Amino acid sequence: MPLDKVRTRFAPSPTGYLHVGGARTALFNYLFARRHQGTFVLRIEDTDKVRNTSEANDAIIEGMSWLGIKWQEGPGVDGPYGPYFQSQRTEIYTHKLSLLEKSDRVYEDQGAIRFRVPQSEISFVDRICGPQSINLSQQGSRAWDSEEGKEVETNPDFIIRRPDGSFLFHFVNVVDDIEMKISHVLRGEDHLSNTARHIALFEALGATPPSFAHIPLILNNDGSKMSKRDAGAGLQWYEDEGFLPEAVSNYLALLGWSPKDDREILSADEITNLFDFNHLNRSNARFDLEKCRWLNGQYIAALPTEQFLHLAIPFAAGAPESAIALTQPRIQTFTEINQWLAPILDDEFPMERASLSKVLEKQKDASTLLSLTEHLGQAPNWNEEQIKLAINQTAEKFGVKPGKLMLPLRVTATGTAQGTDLMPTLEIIGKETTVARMRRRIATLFPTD
RNA sequence: GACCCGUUCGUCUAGCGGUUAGGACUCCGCCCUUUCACGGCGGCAACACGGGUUCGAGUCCCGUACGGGUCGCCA
Repeated sequence: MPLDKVRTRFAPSPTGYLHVGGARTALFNYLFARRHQGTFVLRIEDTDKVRNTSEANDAIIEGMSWLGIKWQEGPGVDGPYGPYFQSQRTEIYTHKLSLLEKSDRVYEDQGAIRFRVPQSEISFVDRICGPQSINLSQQGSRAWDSEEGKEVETNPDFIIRRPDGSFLFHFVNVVDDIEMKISHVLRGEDHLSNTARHIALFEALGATPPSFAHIPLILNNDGSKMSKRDAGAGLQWYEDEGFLPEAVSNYLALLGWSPKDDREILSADEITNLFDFNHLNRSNARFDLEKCRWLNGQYIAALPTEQFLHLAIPFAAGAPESAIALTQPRIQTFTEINQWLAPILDDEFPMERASLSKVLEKQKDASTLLSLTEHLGQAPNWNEEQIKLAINQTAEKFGVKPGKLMLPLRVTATGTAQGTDLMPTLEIIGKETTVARMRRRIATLFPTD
């Protein structure tokens, strides 16, 4: 049953790149709005002139676009409540501030303007964390000085405007949520402690607060807080590494949300249809890059060949399409293509130690392999059928099973025991090159023969 | 330090008073494959701890421990 006029928003500040936690928050807001035929708004909270960068702004917009998160209102998409950059909304904030001045909810302190917090208990029910109750005038009157390692007295009335006239997060965030008619606020749990302040502002401004839902955070694999340095913390990394946005989006959704059954590979539409608060978790999740890669591999394998090639070619400089196609069932990310391609394309690909010893376990001397090379060299046509024939003839001659020859053939022709499907691989390498490579590697393997 | 949130296999999770505690990633074994990969089958592996409540507790309550968050003229 659709809720009435659901409006959600993602409100990042352009101070760094878009990290996975933010991307997930955006995704959840987007999914929730779609689930209820609502509107998803992107609002850029660029009130901190010192820290904002246009690169960070671009990273947010590009990152969300790449992930497939579409906003119905926001940068580049006009709506009834714009502009959607807070730096362009000063008049609105000034007007709202005058309202608070009239009702004596604010006062000046050393050029800054402080909001008078209520003396009473502020209660609200978080859709994920449950009932909350806090008295700002008491709780906010003490702060922790981490350098001194002790508590210090502080003014619970928080500042909403700097002496230079610029406004601060709590105030602009609430004003915009009111003005943009936001109905549900889904954000990181790091904001749970801010919510009482926000509710106080909503009420001071005569507005009904929206529903709040604070989602648990994403941690590193070792449980530490995910920071900018960590690989995979920024969304751009996934695009660079050759992840598919659908897979990343799917993985992100699974962090803190679940369909409550055993499904894991779900389309955006499937997730949308199931997305609701009671499917959201309460505990922090650690980011598991291995599983994200696995999921990406699943998505890559499911791609139609045409589309796979289209996406893969930029990652495989100059390689023939036939060779690229062989990698599809093997890669988890597109950047892995080259390590599968190298044994096919590189005549000098060095034999791996492990592969080498596997051959020597099966072959006492060079005779069988030389004979195989001979048979291959005599093949009238270079195709799968003829290659198999050459293998079978050699096997018969030496009284061994054809299967026994596969690994030595693979290693001498490509240099590695783990590679792409052998017959098509040999076809791509070509007869002359295959034979030449085998001769050279056999000589290396059995130097005395 | 105060306040808040959390705690099921190593990781992501299902579970919502009675289950042989299920699935997935990783790892290992087997099968399939005349090779490799995919895939299939199987295995290892969890209810943080202590008290209650109850005929019965992973599930409810309290405490402890641990993890996370907040305490800015950042957002």
